[in-house]
Amino acid sequence: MTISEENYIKVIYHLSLVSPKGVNTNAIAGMLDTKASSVTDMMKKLSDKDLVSYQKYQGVTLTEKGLHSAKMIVRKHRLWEVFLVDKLGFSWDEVHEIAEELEHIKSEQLINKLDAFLGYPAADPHGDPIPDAKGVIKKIEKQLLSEVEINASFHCVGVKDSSTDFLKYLDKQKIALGSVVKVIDKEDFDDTLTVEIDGKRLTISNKIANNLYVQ
Amino acid sequence: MTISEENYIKVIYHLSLVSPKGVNTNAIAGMLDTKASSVTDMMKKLSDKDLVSYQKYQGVTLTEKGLHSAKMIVRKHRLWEVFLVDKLGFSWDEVHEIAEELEHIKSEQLINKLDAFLGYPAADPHGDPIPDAKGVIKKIEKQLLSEVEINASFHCVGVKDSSTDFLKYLDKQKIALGSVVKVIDKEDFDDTLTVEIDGKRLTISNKIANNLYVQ
DNA sequence: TTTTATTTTTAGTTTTGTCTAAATTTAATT
DNA sequence: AATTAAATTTAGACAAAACTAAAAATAAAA
Ligand SMILES: [Mn+2]
Ligand SMILES: [Mn+2]
Ligand SMILES: [Mn+2]
Ligand SMILES: [Mn+2]
Repeated sequence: MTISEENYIKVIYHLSLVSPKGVNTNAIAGMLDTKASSVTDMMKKLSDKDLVSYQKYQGVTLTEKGLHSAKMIVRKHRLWEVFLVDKLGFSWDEVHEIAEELEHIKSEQLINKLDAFLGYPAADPHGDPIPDAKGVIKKIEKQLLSEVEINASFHCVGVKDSSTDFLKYLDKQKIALGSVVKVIDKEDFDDTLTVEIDGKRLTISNKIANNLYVQ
Repeated sequence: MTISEENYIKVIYHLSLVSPKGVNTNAIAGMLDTKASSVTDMMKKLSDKDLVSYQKYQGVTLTEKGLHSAKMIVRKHRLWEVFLVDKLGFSWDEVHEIAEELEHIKSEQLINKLDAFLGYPAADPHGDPIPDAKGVIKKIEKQLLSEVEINASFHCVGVKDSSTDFLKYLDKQKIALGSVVKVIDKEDFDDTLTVEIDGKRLTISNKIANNLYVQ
């Protein structure tokens, strides 16, 4: 499998979680910053290799084989992110790009040894679960902060949007995974929240609350 | 710079250490397991990018810029090898292939943080020196075991040949970097050595002694 | 110094992954 | 149901990196 093929498979995997019936050509092109015609070409190749099932105009889904490959790439991506943050001291907004390259290093032994070295982490620095060596993903129980009842206490377990901008906003507000959050009040008009994070009171827009997972 | 370009630059660097006047097309082809005609094509491209100076039929040398790039690739290769051995527990004969891929990950910050994490090692698992962030290589004093006087004590500091076969032979004989070696006797006929390694007596062919560096 | 052998380069293809522009299919609107 | 719009695919082209076969240059041998 080439790096390009792996990038396609991974994108199809992520899009499948949202649209399991089939992923559109255009959606894939958008994620990979390429053109729809290039996607069509690649779908034929991946279909020949039995990694996706594809009928033209109908979108694609991953085959068993493709799904497993995708999970292994995601596993590598997330384990490398843990390494970069926990061992090398990168901050959580700096690691995605580098992991995007590291995820393509081809050695099962490497990734399993890395997993052990890191202490078999369950989640990456953004709270996303790490598939085990067999591809099994332990689902992490979580709710969006925007959908949680008032006056209960939670702690942050992940982010939905892991863009640099959002992560840096969270850093600025001293919100990190593990922070304790209590929703004090919700504004009816625009769903703005008043919250207490690690004891400190804060006002948070719905857009923020909608991208923060708590448990 | 593409992965392929980087592999060429690195090979030219290694060959330059032996033939500094200019590296042949065929030698490069041999190292990269490709054809001479492919090398010629690539030399034109690298020359256009001012990484090598090339006149046809006359061989190539690295430019200032090419030399620096080469050292950075070697730096990455060797640091990753240290990581694989020291942190992940790979043995020294397993790491070359994986480092061959890892050396192409493009992030200066990554490699400098890795360097710090590893404690700024001076040499890789095979005793080869690691260029610093500026490309400076501290030369390691060393002699081949085959060229050392009799009855003096040394310790192993590196291997010339780092093929799996040779490294596994050394493992079998319990010879590692750091081992204390004393040459007891040298056979006139074929230069076979009788040595004491960490106190244990051993007979060693000239081919072996010719690939083991001591200090 | 010719002749022969070796090395290196050129010319012409191939494969992978991309692109643009045009054609086709499906979806959405009148 | 017919028309328009949007999404998708085809056709044809290109750049990167490789190959084979043939030509040219250099080195070695007679
Ligand atoms: Mn990637
Ligand atoms: Mn992540
Ligand atoms: Mn390499
Ligand atoms: Mn090495």
